[in-house]
Amino acid sequence: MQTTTNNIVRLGQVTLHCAECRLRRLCVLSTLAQEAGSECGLRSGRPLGRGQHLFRQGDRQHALFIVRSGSVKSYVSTPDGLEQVFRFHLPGDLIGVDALGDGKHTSSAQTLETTTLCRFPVELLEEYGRRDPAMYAQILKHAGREMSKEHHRSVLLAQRAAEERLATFLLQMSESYAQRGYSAHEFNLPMARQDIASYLALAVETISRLFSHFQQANLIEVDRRNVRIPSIDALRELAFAKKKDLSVLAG
Amino acid sequence: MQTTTNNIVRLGQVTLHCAECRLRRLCVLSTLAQEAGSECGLRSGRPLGRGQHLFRQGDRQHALFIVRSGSVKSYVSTPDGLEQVFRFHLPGDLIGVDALGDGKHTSSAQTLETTTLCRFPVELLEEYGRRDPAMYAQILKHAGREMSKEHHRSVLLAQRAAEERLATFLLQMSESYAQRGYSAHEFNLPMARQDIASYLALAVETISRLFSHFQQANLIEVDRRNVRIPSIDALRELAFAKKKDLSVLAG
DNA sequence: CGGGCACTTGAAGATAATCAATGCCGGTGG
DNA sequence: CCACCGGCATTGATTATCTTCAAGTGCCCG
Repeated sequence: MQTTTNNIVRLGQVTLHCAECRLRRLCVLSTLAQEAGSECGLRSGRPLGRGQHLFRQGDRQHALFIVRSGSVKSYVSTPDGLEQVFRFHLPGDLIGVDALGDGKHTSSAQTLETTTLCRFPVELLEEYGRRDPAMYAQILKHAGREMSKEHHRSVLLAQRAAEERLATFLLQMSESYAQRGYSAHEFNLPMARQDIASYLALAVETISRLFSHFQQANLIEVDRRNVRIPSIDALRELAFAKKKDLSVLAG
Repeated sequence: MQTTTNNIVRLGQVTLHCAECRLRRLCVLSTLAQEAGSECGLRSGRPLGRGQHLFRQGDRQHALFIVRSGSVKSYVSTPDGLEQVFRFHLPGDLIGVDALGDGKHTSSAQTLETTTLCRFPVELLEEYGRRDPAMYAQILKHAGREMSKEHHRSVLLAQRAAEERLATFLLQMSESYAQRGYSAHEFNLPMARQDIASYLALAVETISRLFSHFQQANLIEVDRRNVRIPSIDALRELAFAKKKDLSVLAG
């Protein structure tokens, strides 16, 4: 039921009922699906292996995706072959809104680990949209939030020092997991150091060093991709320290 | 017809026909207006003086705006009072899409010079949207393009050196003016150095220095905010120089 | 004419990048 | 089962770029 062409994956035909979905509270499409009727047309495919692409920059858009389990990174490729990660997606997150309208993906989406997805074909979106314009409002709302998040990241890159960026990133992850019912204090980062570096616009080495420094300062405990944060508040203080005394790290 | 409250401006009631508008080709809303009927409901207000706010971060959204003449900057404010410019708007540009859905502005918009605007009340949008969902598709398309632009800027900030950023910025401006029928080789920058600095995530001093360097290298001629670009190609080469030999600037 | 603001320029300093080498883990094959 | 390989990650030393601090200029507007 799952075909892979040139490393691009088309999901299968397993019909899925949003009403039963554990992610209902978080999932944008469950609202859409409700409006579209109980037989919502969302489809879940077999798990995708790590490193698979949902779509690539330049591809024609076929669907919106929701992460059911696992995680995905979104990135844009530069002419000289580098990649710039701008978002990590966790379960419940909607992927692909930025391609609506143009019908062409302007970014790529790749799984960070084994991942299952819901798939919402764009034809259905249009069909339901004609019946109920409120659905568009829903999507638009999501697009607006995405924009807002991008602006926040923009501020992070433009005005915060490396330490503040990484601290902020860790807090974001912590909060994301907390929202999903997992521990805010201990979690596994699904992405490589290189992905974090790209996301925060820093060198990999800098990320590595900062992890070590944070650990030495007892702000976190790191073992490979496992992170423990004893005091969220302590980390938060560092995240907004803007020019403050960071001597705590020097020792 | 124009009331100013706490430096926030509400435009007047002058009805405007998009069919006659010089910006029709560029203007997103003219399409919307066509779909909504010839009496489009767009309204143009008296010119706004320099430094006026269309809206501020946190404000409830009342309308979308289109720049008719003049220019506007969009920025987000950080908790510590700094501002981060993320977009400059020229005639024909649509402002305020990111607030749709939530109904609250997550950024501020401020004129850079005397500016006239068209105003499209959100109630009308909803009304027309119910009649014709295609309008939503139009807006969504715009939102998608905005996202894409933000990603490009993100790459610029994350992966390009100061010189490349400023060169890219100048090229963007040049192209913008060209699209609007003005000279691509000579134009007046409507924004302050500080705004450029914020937009490119650099210090004002760096911008100033780079302008001087560019001038010394005969890449541009600058006098205050007037810029002349003898060879667009030469500038383009610098914009994508990524680690190339910049000795041309050293002399 | 005077004040203030935007801009420019210089010198010093800091932060993060780059270069280079090594360590660790997981997987694969002998 | 062990050894080796490759990718990912860490760590150190050096360097470069850009920021910061400081001072000065010129222009616009009252």
